[in-house]
Amino acid sequence: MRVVIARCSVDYKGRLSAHLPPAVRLIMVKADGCVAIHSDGGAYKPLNWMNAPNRLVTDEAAWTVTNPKGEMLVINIEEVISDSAWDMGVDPGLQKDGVEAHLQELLAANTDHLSPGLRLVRREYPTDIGPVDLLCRTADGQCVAVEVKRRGEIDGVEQLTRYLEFLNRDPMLRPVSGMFVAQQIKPQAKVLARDRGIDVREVDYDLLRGIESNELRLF
Amino acid sequence: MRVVIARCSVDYKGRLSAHLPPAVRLIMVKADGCVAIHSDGGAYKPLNWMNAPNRLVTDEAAWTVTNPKGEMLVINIEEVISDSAWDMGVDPGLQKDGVEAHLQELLAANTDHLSPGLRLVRREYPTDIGPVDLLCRTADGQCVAVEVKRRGEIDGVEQLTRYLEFLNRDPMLRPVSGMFVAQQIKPQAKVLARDRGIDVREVDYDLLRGIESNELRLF
DNA sequence: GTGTATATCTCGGGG
DNA sequence: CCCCGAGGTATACAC
Repeated sequence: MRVVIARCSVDYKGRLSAHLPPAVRLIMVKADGCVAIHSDGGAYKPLNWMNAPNRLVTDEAAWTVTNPKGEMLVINIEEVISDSAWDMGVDPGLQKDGVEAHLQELLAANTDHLSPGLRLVRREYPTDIGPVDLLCRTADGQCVAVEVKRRGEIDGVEQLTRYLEFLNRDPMLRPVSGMFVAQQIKPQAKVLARDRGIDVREVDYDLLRGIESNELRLF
Repeated sequence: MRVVIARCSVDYKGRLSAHLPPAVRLIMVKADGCVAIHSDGGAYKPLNWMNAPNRLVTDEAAWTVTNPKGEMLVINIEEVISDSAWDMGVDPGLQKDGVEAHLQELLAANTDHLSPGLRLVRREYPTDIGPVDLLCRTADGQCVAVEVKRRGEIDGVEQLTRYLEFLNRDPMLRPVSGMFVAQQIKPQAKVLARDRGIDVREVDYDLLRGIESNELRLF
């Protein structure tokens, strides 16, 4: 990784046009070729950047970065204050716990927790418009499409509504009802879901994980 | 801005849990207090971070960053390879051209370009569920809700559909038809829009800007 | 503060 | 490659 501190101005032309007046900034060039220009504030997002894959030409006065999509980033270097590089090796990467996929896994293994007698037909059940998180059937054979979110917002209700629209065109499944499941569901999402006859359910991730580990302990 | 190159491991606990095994990384601390841990690859997004406002306690062996939401980031420093700081001053900030707001402005001033005789009633027309980009009327008084996007995708169609649902409850406006406008519209968004009787229109930002400047030149 | 929409979103997975 | 969905999305803006 190369890190340059320099007084510079920047122009980007691509998906939009953007201009940065001259100031002292940090320019980061990573091993994969991506370039980012950071100011001393404003969270982690750089002011300007160009992702890999790209081509970087570093002239004395200007760096030009172009990518295959025809976007261009020009960094006009007025004064270099510092210029260093380090070999960092390959990063082992981030390990995450608690994302939607884990919640979906837990719920798939414990559909009973959503509604007594509910059993799983398939995870990621495909429709023409995208995969439904969980397709289930009640004890008496009624189909239920379950959309799982970490946080339930209005978009998730729209998504489930689209799936239901398509699932209900299938005579083998029809009628399909919907269930919207999340750790927390915003009031407006609840209103919209209920307005559309979609069942709403808030679940506790830690509690579910507890159930899971208890069941494992029984073996 | 302080930049530290160090071998470190990182743990985050907050909205989810995440762990980073030891490796050499760049740790950036900005003037606003935000902390970001970068690997040597993977675009501009850091592996881990903590935005301002937060509290950073730097011990010899570990940095602990906590924020008011109860999230915590712990950086275990195994070896410091470099540690520098620069005063960059306040950044003049990025100037953008070509974002959705500009496209909306141009279209608001040139509704005729969308459909001959179409005239603007109001930009950002409020509904109970959010503001409609442009509310217009045709020459014969028919209401048209226009949703403007830079890139037209399925979410935008859903958004416009929600607006239309609410607008059509208003006897003063009913019946309201929809128009989905973008520089580029994805095939699936077109299909969904047409399926719902929404008019679809692709426009050229540069061309519109040209029309605008020509009109200005006439004065 | 919540709610809603935008973003050069980024990033990863599947066809 | 594109399409689609998730994100510790972040960020701005209106109510």
